[in-house]
Amino acid sequence: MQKSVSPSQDTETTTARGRGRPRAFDREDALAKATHLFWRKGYEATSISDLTAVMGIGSPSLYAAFGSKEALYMAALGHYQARYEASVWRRFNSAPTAREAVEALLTDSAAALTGSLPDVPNGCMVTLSSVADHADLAELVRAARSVTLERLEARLTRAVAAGEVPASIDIRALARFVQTVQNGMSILARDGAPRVELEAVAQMTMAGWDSRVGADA
Amino acid sequence: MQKSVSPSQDTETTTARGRGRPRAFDREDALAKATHLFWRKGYEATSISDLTAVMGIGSPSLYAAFGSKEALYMAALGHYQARYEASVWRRFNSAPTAREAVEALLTDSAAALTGSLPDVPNGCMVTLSSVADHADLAELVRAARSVTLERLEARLTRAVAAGEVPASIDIRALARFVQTVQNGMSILARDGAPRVELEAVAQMTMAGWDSRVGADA
DNA sequence: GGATTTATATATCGATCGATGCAGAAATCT
DNA sequence: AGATTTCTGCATCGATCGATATATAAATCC
Repeated sequence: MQKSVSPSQDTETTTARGRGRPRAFDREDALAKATHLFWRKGYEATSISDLTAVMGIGSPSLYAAFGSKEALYMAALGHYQARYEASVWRRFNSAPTAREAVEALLTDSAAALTGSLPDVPNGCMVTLSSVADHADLAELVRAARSVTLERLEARLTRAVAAGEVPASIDIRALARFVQTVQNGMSILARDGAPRVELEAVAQMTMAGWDSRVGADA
Repeated sequence: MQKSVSPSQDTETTTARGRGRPRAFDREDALAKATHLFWRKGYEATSISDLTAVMGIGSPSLYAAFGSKEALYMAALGHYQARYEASVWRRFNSAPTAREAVEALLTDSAAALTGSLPDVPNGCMVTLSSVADHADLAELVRAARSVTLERLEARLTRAVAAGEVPASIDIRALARFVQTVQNGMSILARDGAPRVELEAVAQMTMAGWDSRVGADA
């Protein structure tokens, strides 16, 4: 099912020493610019002309380097996950308790979603992407979205094993709840809600943590 | 700034007795079908061909009846709000306490977003719409989204006045929190989360209500 | 019934969509 | 050096985009 095994096609991670004329642009840099454009405008609304304009290359170069618009979007998603999404999970992964992990996830999400870095669009590229009528992209994006739920469930399961959270708690529902809050923050961020308001949402979420985790519901 | 004052143009609410050849299709029915398509596919991804196909009319009829693709989308948004969105606020508006109002809103949203009615797409058309590069549509949609926040703030303000909620509570933040949960549920619904899971999210949200409203944060 | 008005059906408009063909330029190989 | 390989710039492909011109059909007005 792989696309190709030929050299210097498809993804080409390293700078692969080739034989012919060297590429005149930096692939990672061009991919970063394409990622930002897809992030801001979405898949459908972003045209090849838009992409070549911001990437500073011609369309034949784009197709030679990335294959197609869909393949470029997939590469952009990968770039996004590696470059931006990972930072949101750092403190989550190292937090000693599930409670602190969730609080870190939501707080760091609030910062990341509201453009704490310059030139970064608001909201999550994965959460807000709409690729409904491109089956393969839709599946990829949905898979990316499900990772959040899986990580939350895994962390909460650990917390139950550690005695932090009682076994009577519905892990799945609690993970869904946190995922829902994070998803909702993306929409607020896209609409221009400031960082402090998203952080307040994170605090509101955590303010109810004990009664949720303590109760039987 | 109004488009036109001529008879039988633009929106034409009632069935206005005209002079010439009568319209061969039902305007409301065609609008309902267009609404469902926009709802499922989004603005950009829906073409005039797609629309005329499901509406069962030719493109000249579409333009004569609705003006343009943008105008049709605006009409579809209006149809959506009148036909679907209103039902989600019914119990909210009649609930005796803010707590019951919010619980009703989230519970009824869970049902509405997961297609409790047949032929209805999952998720909220307003929340999930992406019309980034059509300034006028973007403004309209954002305004529609802000209504939720306003209603929540108004209801919570009333609750403070009634003594249900202490005045020390940050009304704005609490309203943002509820809005965030509702927004997030739309994304879960679009990805196929079943109704019971959204209802569990609503329960999780309400499970923390007392400690949120009781605390000072 | 004739004039007027409005809607429909067919065909198509210019613009843009995603994607390539081709010739020349710039590198490595022998 | 010449042969080979790869990338770039220009032009353009067929398809589809949103939107209309034109001619005919179906209603009311007089």
